[in-house]
Amino acid sequence: MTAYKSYPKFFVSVDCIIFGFKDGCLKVLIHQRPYEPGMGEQSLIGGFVQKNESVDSSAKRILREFTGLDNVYMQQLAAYGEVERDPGERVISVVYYALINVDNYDTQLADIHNAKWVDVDDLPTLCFDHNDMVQKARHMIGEIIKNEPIGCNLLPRYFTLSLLQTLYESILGTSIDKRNFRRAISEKDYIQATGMIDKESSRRGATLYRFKK
Amino acid sequence: MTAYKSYPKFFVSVDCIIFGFKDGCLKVLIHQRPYEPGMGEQSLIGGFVQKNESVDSSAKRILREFTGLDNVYMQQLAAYGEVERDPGERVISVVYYALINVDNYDTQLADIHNAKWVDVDDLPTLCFDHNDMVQKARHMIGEIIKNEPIGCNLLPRYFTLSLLQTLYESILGTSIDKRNFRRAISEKDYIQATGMIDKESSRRGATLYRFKK
DNA sequence: TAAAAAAGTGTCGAAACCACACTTTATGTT
DNA sequence: AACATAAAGTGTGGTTTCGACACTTTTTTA
Repeated sequence: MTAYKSYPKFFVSVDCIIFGFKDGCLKVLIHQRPYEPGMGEQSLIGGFVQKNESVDSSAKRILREFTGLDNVYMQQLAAYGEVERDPGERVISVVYYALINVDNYDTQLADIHNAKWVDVDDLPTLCFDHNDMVQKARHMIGEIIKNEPIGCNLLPRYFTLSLLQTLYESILGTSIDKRNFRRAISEKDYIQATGMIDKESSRRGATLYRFKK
Repeated sequence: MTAYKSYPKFFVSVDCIIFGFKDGCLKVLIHQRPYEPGMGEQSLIGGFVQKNESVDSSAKRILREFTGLDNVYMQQLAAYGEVERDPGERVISVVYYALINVDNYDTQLADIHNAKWVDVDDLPTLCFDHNDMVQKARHMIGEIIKNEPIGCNLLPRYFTLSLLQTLYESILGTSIDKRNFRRAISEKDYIQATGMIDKESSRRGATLYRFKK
């Protein structure tokens, strides 16, 4: 028998910061909270951990419920545990961030939940401590993208170097010199040119690249 | 009224990875679990979150109970939420790492709890997922010390450059060239020479340094 | 007084990083 | 048809950072 009986129990929620890259901007998927407290306020995508699922699985489930996506790049950010962070009842939240390709998610599911993309640099006031969470996650992916090719999760299968650069710029919040960027990227070995040319986004046409597996 | 009633609640624990620097090695404070499940097994310092404290406060309280220390460098590592991670009952654990000066903690308190220092490179098998937690925390402080002067939390007030280098080596698990190390450190501006000379640790005597505030 | 032990100190080459400007190519407009 | 526009694509040189590398100094102990 365990000796835990006398300890209190808590609601444990999961909040997901779902990043997407759209119109040259880093976006976050938010929706209106459908229940109290904070009903009608803008909120991250979230839900409660269930009895028979791990916290990680819970995050995956919630992501799937809102986007239809599985097998997504998703990492834990932190646990938020202030006593009064949720004004209704005490809830401890474990926060995840996910990077998704905005061409793939299920827009019908998103509509059902009133989910919409907002620019990460122009975030509305979100409920509770959700703005803090987004800032922290944004900083985190900025650190990670300097070393790891996580951009593959945000971009379409084929992309131009200009688009890739725009992605880096919008994540890092800086502008990057085009030649330096291209040199740095070509020294890594995770992207490769396909023979294809994209004629949509420029008059001249640009080589399409893809991430290697 | 909130709509949370139907959701399950969980025990939430805090585990603390308390790092210290002793005998030229990075150490972790562990003790024998005094209750089931896993009674008698080696365990990180931990406890349960209480009703009226935040998770952060809970970590501080637990650290204080085992070491007598307050105002310690302490950061959240992650939440661990596998369903079966604790074989007794479902417990979600939020893990913190702390860096303490081993000269300052309350050894009587530590004795009461059967706490002892073990070398982080020669860790016994700990209960549950505690070994994973330590590995992750160790990696984390390795990353952080490259950029931030967190060594100040582990060292005595005055220290020699050799001791500082040994600290870096034991955290990073590498050996570092003495001249390169001294150059790198002197380019930062967070330590300064005191006029004092330490005659204990070497025949010749070495300049004592301290961290600036 | 000789041996031992740790402190302390500088240089050079390689690699990474940053700033910087013009040509090419296709399209759309006049 | 030619001209304007818009984005693609491409190289160099200076600066800074990083890593490798060895000997002298100082004091204690045998």
